[in-house]
Amino acid sequence: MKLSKLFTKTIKNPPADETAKNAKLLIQAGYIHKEMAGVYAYLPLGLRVVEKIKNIVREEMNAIDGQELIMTNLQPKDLWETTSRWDDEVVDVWFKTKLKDDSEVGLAWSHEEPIMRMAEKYISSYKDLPASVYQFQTKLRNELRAKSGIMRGREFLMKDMYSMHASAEDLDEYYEKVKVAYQKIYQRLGIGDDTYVTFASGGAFTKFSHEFQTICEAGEDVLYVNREQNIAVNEEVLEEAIKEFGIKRDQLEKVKSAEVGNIFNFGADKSETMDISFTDQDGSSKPIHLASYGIGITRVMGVLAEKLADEKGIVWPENVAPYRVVICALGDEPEVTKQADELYDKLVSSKVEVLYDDRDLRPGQKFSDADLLGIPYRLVVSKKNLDSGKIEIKKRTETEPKILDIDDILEVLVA
RNA sequence: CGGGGUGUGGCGCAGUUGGCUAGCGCGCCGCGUUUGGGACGCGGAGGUCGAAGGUUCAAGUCCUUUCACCCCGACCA
Repeated sequence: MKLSKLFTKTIKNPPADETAKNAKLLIQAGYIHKEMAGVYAYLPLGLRVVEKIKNIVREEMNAIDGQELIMTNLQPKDLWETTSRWDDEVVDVWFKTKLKDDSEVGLAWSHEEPIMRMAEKYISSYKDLPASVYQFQTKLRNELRAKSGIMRGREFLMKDMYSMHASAEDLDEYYEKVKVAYQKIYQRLGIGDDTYVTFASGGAFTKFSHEFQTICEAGEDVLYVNREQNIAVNEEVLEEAIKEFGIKRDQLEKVKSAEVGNIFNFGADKSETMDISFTDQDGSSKPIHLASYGIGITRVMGVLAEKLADEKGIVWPENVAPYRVVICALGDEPEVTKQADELYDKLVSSKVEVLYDDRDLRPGQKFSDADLLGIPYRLVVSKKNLDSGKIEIKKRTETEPKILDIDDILEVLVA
């Protein structure tokens, strides 16, 4: 992609109507556009990041036999009445609207009830279990107050997976597999070392749920962690957890964190409430055991932007960066342009995702933008290095560039 | 939803106790000179000052209502 052709451009001043670092940076660099409070558009660069994150999640879900599907954003009232969750008193984040015939529909804030209705249709025998399905879907939640940029919006992209099992034991076994898969995901996203499985409140169905919390100053949660023992407890259940698990409080460090994933074991409750069952081996009718597993895709993107940024801008992990490398061509001498063009063509044909800053700008502006955008590698083509035939390469996370042959650069970038 | 703050070209801002054609920086368009960390000259375009109503000879500035955005709290499967 040539920067001169990119739909977006960077802006020199961050927007005044944002305080959250993630939103300031992402807007300034042209990754997202704020449509209204808590509602953001994902621009060409931003969409590439979203897709990178989705693909990592997708690979790990597929690896544990998750099957991708996509549910609907419009949801019928009667479905949610089966669990008494249509009522605004019970669920206060509903967006609701009406069809032309005046019947009410809800806009998806969760897909737990819809997945169970589908289970009713496709799960009738123990032979149909276990089953695990997931989707990437836009969730709409009428939050009283949106905040923290894309970390807590009214419209956001979420991966939600649901697993259904014939027994509690089978569910537990799968639940542990998902935990491991999640840890792999956060590792690949570059925040593995600061992400903890934590005990959190379990809501209506279970005493504790498990949250995946990433240490992050901008987060909304407070965590008590023991890094050596890899224990983390959400503040909201600290006292209970200490009692229940015999954790020593003075060995816990208090940190701020952001929830990047949440998994729930519903047990058989949902199935019983909705009166959905399957026929077991012995011919008896039994409820389906259900668990749900969520990852806020756009929230994770916000956490990455927020947590890994430095004073110059975003610093994307290599696995999620919209492009792997940016070429800065300095000056407009024909030889420089020629070498930069050739380098660009070579990288493109080697399947390296490359941004080419071919704009007629001064070096400082190109460097600043390369930093702001957070592209992992920067190549500089200028008359300075022209004669040697070598190219300058610098990582976003380092300050000193290296001068390498084109072949060596390709080796670094294609890897 | 309670409390606090802010709305002036695309972005960031200034605008005295109401007073004349509403300014500045960036960005944008044209021409030229520039090119290793956000250059410069010359010439341009772009704003019913969030909206509605009111006070006044006169409103960006005062009053009322309203909308939007941000922060704190509450809330958060």
